[in-house]
Amino acid sequence: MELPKYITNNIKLSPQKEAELYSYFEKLKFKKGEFLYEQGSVCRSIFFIKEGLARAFYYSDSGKEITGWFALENEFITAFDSFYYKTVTNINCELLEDTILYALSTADLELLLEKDHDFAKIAFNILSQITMNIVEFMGTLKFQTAKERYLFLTEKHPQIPQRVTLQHIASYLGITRETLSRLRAEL
Amino acid sequence: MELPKYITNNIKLSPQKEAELYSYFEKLKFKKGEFLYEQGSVCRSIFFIKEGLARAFYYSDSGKEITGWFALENEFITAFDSFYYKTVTNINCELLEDTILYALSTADLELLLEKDHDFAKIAFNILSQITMNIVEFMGTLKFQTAKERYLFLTEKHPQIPQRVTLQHIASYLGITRETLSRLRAEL
DNA sequence: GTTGTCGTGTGACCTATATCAAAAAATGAA
DNA sequence: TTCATTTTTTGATATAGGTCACACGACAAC
Repeated sequence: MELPKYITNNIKLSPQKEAELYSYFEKLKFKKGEFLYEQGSVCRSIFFIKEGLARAFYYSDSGKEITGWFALENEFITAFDSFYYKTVTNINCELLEDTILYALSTADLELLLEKDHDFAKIAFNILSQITMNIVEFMGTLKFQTAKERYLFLTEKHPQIPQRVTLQHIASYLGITRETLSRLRAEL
Repeated sequence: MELPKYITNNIKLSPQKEAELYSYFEKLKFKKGEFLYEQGSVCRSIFFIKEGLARAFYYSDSGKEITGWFALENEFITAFDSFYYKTVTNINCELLEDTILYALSTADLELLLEKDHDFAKIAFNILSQITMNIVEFMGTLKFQTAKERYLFLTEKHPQIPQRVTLQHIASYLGITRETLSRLRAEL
């Protein structure tokens, strides 16, 4: 495997250390429709997507699926509070395509943090990216019209409307599929 | 100063190191209404609130204030993407009460990360808390009725409705003050 | 082929919430 | 205290978007 440069930036690892770092990541393959973690369980890994696409969502009180964010190639995804505190999550993470990813378990992250100063810095960078992805998707969601939010998404993440069904996009935007359908008809 | 135990958990620092750690934090006092950072500038610090209350918000295209999240005592707040990448932010952070806080600059955080393994672990814990605060406030905002969202907020963060004006709560919930006022009249 | 499933589109109707406007209440300064 | 400013409430009306119901097209399985 290879972590993107934004993670190892400024941190020079000897070949042995690099090999050791990568040995903590487990390569996994999933089929479209499978889950990385589900509500009611503890999310025990951080996932780095090599190929494919994941969606994090939860159910509202009224039972509707609400998509919180997506993660694409070269991005990390996890239920961070669950991962960190080892508590039960209420988030589900579904793969929307056949996906290849690298998983880093809580235990191994803790090892990385403890074992070596450079590894701890890398752990910090990984968490930075997770935070960034969440902040990114959170932005500009409230208080605009549905059309504005849709246009913002297509502009900022053009890949997503191409690879994700309209239902999931609608649930991310906080509107119904019907409204999204009508809204697209107007464009 | 003293950082909360959730930050220094499991990390034993000698008194000298602890003193060194705290020397990186600068104690600052702000008056109600002042800003920690503003859109169009780079956010150059992580702020740890000792006493007081801050609100992070941005302006929608139509010029409305949209509150993203709040930070109370013993919590951290920053515009993380701006802080980390040293880019211009579009977020404003306003103090809603007279506030005493400790600021850690980007440069000093980088120093902490580099200088010492234990300090790097502490930096990781700080970032964990920032992430947690954001994730926390993001949850359960889409696709519920305004009343459900308000009740969720009052239950999860009862301090906030007590200390924050209705306008700011409304802008956090993504509704107008009028709607929030009517909704409260019904309860 | 036929059938089933899944994603999307369209129509009719309804309700939650926005908007505009203006009156009360609360807060703070002189 | 009094006056000015800010915040909250209330009312009347308009609208974005929800709900329900059903039709259409694309695939996959048989």
